[in-house]
This record gives sequence, C-alpha cells and structure tokens, in this order.
Amino acid sequence: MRPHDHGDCIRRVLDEAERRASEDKVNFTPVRRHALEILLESHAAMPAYGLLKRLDEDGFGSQPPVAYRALDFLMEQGFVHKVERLNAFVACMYPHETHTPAFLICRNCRSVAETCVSPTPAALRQEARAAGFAIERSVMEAEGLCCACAAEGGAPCH
Amino acid sequence: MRPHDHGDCIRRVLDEAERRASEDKVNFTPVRRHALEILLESHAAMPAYGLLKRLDEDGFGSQPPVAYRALDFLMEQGFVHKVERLNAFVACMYPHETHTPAFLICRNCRSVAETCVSPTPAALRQEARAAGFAIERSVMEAEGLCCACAAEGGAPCH
DNA sequence: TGCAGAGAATTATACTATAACATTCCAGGG
DNA sequence: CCCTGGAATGTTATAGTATAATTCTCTGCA
Repeated sequence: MRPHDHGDCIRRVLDEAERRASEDKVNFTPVRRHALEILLESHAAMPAYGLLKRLDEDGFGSQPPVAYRALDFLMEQGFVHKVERLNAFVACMYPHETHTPAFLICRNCRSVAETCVSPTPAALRQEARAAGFAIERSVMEAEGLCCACAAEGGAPCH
Repeated sequence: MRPHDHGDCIRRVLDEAERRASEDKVNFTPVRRHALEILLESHAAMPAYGLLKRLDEDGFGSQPPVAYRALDFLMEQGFVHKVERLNAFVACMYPHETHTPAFLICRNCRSVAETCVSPTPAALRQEARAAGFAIERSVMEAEGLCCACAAEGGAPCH
C-alpha cells in the first residue's frame, strides 16, 4: 500500500456513499454507516466477526446478523466488496462506478489493494460467450507480497 | 456444461494425475486418489463436508482433517482448485499445465466450468507492477447462468 | 536397533454464515 | 385516527467451514 492521506481517503468515499445513498433513496442507517466507517479505517480486509466486535463495542448489538445484514446492504450498494480468498470484507475504493473489482492481496499483512479493472476482462468474456454462459458479476483475486512486505523480506509491515 | 463423454473425461485427468504424481515422486495415497475420483464424478463444486461424507462412506474416516488433508495435497499438486465463492472444490480439468484458473459458476445449478486463462491477465499484471506487488497466484471467478439453466429460464438443470 | 519423517487418527475448538421468528417503527391509504 | 404493509432490527438457535494440537504408526535408513 502506498502512503497516502488516509483521512482524505475515508472522507472521499464516505461522502460519495452518502451522496449515492440519498440519490438512490436507500436507507443509510446508523449501523450501516458505522460499519462502512469501520471498514474504511484501513485498507486491510476485515472478517465479519471482527466487524461485529467493533459494532458491538460501539453499541450496535452483538449477534452475527447485525454484521451480516450491514455487510449485505453495503455489498448490494457496491460500497463494500467481499474478498473471497480471505472470507473478509473491504470498503470499495471506487464507489462511483460499477466495475469488476480486482484485488491484490498481501499474504503477509493482509492488506488488500483494489484495482479497478474494466467491466469484465476480454479473455474471460470471450470464453463465457463460447460456453453460452451469461456472466452477471465477476471478481479477480491475486495473492502475493505487497510492496512494503517484499521490502522487509516478508516480515510483518505494520 | 456441454454434453461430453464424462467417463473419458475422468480417465484422462486421473491418468494425467497418476503420471504427474509418480513423476514428481509425491505420494498419491489411496485416500488422496479416492478424493480426486470423487471430485471428478461431476463438474459441480463439492463442499469439503460433502467430500468428507463420501470418503467416510467409503471407509476412509469421518473427521474433517481427512478431507482437508486430502484437499490440501490435491491443491498443492494442482489437481484440484478451490472455488472461493462457493467454499467448494473442483477437480482441475487442465492438470498438465500451470495456469490461472478462471471459473464460470452457475448460480442456479452450481456447475463450475473451468476455463484456462493465460498465466495472469495482462491488465492485472500491469496493475500489480505499478503497485510494486508481486503476484504469486491468482484466480478469476465469474458468477452467472450456465447455458442449460438459461435455456430453462433459471430452473434447475439436473 | 533406533531414529527421522510422512502420513494418518483423534479430539477439540475456532471461525463463518444463515434460518427462523418476534418486534419496532414509520409512511401511506382508508 | 387507525390499520396495514414493508423495512429494519432484535433474538435465539443452528448449520457449515476450517484448523490446532497431540498422538500414533509405518517405513526407510543410518
């Protein structure tokens, strides 16, 4: 993960989400908003029960559905993606556009860089067409070593 | 999934796995081999506990590690892939080449078509390079409707 | 013989996710 | 004003996925 003004990063995404929610007339309730805020705190993927713990500490309830319902909403709206490889969740860095998310997942520090790939890569689209398969959504997940961890020879980077 | 001679399909992959295993001097034990056979029975993804149930019925033991150890081995060897989206496993249809697997996952019948994409798509490779990220492996997973299920208007296809 | 390493067995537990049903709250129509 | 329907939330229970930790057994080999 490159150094950046993370406060700015949070504000930008949160504002955009706020705007989109009111525009789409969906109900951006406190628990949903707070879940997004928590996920925005870092670019690492957070497991559902990690989010739940945070929500509980902040008084939003301690039962699994609290977290999963918030996550379902945020994913429907495209504000959050699930990183299947980690069974964990990250805030979307490009909430303003529909896209096929592609993740660069550091196996060492679990940081997740979301890169914005075109709707669906041509090669895959073509394979799908040949097979008569109708793609509705797709993801790409790459695992490896992020810049910082590689520099430290694989040691933890935080 | 297109119609095909599935018996032939199984034999081809199993032979190849056998060959590769003896070539690499890895221990293709009965439980490992049988796990692969079970996964080869269909092109649908099978959950770990489904595999475990089958292994148990066939006398290989009933505890989770039985299935997970076999799966770990088979994945290391590249004979099996995990479909992260489904938390389930499929036999690799291209065990003879290293590749970035790409899956077309039917949300209706759970069939999984593995298509063989080049090592790592150019767009992603380039993004990774720009971020200083070293990709070690990657997957692509697309969800949608397979040919058969689309034809039936979304009804089950088996 | 004795030791090392792989594989397997066994037990327990941690983590992830959803089902099912009750309750609350609010907006819109009668 | 009531009541009704939908969305959100609360609550309890359970299903499903995965790994840790320890011990055992077999085999090859010094």
